Amino acid sequence: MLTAKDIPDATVARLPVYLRTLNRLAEQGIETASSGDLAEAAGVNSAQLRKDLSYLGSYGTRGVGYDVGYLQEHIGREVGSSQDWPVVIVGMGNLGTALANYSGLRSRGFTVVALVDPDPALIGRTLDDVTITDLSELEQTLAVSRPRIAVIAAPADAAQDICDRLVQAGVSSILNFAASVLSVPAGVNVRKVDLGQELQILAYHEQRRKPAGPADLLADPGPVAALVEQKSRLA
Amino acid sequence: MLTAKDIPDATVARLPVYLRTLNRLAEQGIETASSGDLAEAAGVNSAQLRKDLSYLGSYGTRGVGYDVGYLQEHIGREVGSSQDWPVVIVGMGNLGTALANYSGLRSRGFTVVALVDPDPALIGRTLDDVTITDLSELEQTLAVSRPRIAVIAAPADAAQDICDRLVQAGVSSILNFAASVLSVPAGVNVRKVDLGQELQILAYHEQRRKPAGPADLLADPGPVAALVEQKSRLA
DNA sequence: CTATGTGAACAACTTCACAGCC
DNA sequence: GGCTGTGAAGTTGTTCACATAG
Repeated sequence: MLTAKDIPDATVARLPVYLRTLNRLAEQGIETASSGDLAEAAGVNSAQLRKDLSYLGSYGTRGVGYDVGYLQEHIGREVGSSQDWPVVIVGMGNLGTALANYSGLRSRGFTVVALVDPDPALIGRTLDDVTITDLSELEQTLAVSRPRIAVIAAPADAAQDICDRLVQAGVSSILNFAASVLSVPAGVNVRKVDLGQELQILAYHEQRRKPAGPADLLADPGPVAALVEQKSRLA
Repeated sequence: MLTAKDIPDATVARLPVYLRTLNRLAEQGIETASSGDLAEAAGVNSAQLRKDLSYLGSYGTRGVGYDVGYLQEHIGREVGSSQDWPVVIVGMGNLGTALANYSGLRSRGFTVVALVDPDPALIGRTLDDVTITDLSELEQTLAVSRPRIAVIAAPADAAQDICDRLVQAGVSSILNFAASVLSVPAGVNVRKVDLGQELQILAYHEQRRKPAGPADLLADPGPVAALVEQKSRLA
């Protein structure tokens, strides 16, 4: 293959972070940045950033650093934000609505092409030029726009059925906000985001703190803002 | 320390999944389950599940399996869902509202004690007995309920300032939905959820697919539902 | 003389495979 | 006989440290 070098999953998961960081620097008119600069802005170790970028090829200049615009362009292409990805959102409760309105989608190369919900009170409403259609007509809706990426923002008990139908309709990447494990055919990619789970992980660590005085952190201002323990996702 | 055995981060990240799985089995009246059963329901390898559980101690019976109720109880305690965690949500747009309404919070031991937003149109409104207060009065609001866990569902450019004030007010665990890297003092735990990032990771893989015929997945029904590639979070 | 790119050491996590117990 | 619990092997990811290029 021409492009598929085989970038580690962990690196792939960080590319969007780098891309956003570069976008921000570019907005500020910064044209060159060293691995140290970039790493700090992205919240990672500089050796890690260099190694990650090295998987994409050699795009830096020794003794100087990286060209922001060039790198931006290149990671963008790698991540696929050079092309436009149609996306369907299933479930238009508060969460689905929040996602549909999220400007970060458009700016990163995603276009919402379909909104689906079973609630008659919602069907027919329009959000940003996209009309909410009936879940029972999912297949017909997708036949038009043929998105390969779907977001499930529906209750857990409906998620598997929706997932099956999405896959049947040609969707091969799913972002699942429902609190359930989806089973899918090989070749379909699923990522799960579960708010309750995230909070429970925080609660676990919260519980393990040294049971010091009550106003612990207030009492000790600490060693000033340090980038620590920023946990993000694994691919 | 008495309890702090030091469970690997990767394991901690899976405990909530196991807990939910156990809850589901318990609801179905199932009282005993083998590591194989549990692993399948949770979408992980059975050896992994056994190793994970072994960090908590020996709670299974050889030749039999695990007692669902007992394990449920035990993981619950470990994860901290035996106690009630007060939580503040900052930012009451669609996303903040979705989170505030999410029933999964209450059921997993979290209570929303404060809702904060700078928009005068929202201040004073009530959601589920909690009144939205002005962001400018954040400190006073938190002085009453003193939550240690906060959710930031605000725009990226406001996130760092909000974060600083939360930490100052005694918050030590933050779930950040804003698309920005937060810098915090040592000892404060941050987890980030970024929808755009998740989609970009999916798009990356989507782009790398073998450029076969267009209706690829429709043409080939594939080797039937197999639990594959379910990516979840790293601690 | 500075900052990249990378082999090699290190650390974390996963899976295997089987001894040990019920 | 069946299933847990766990050392050991295997895999993946991170960090170090330095040769190398500009």
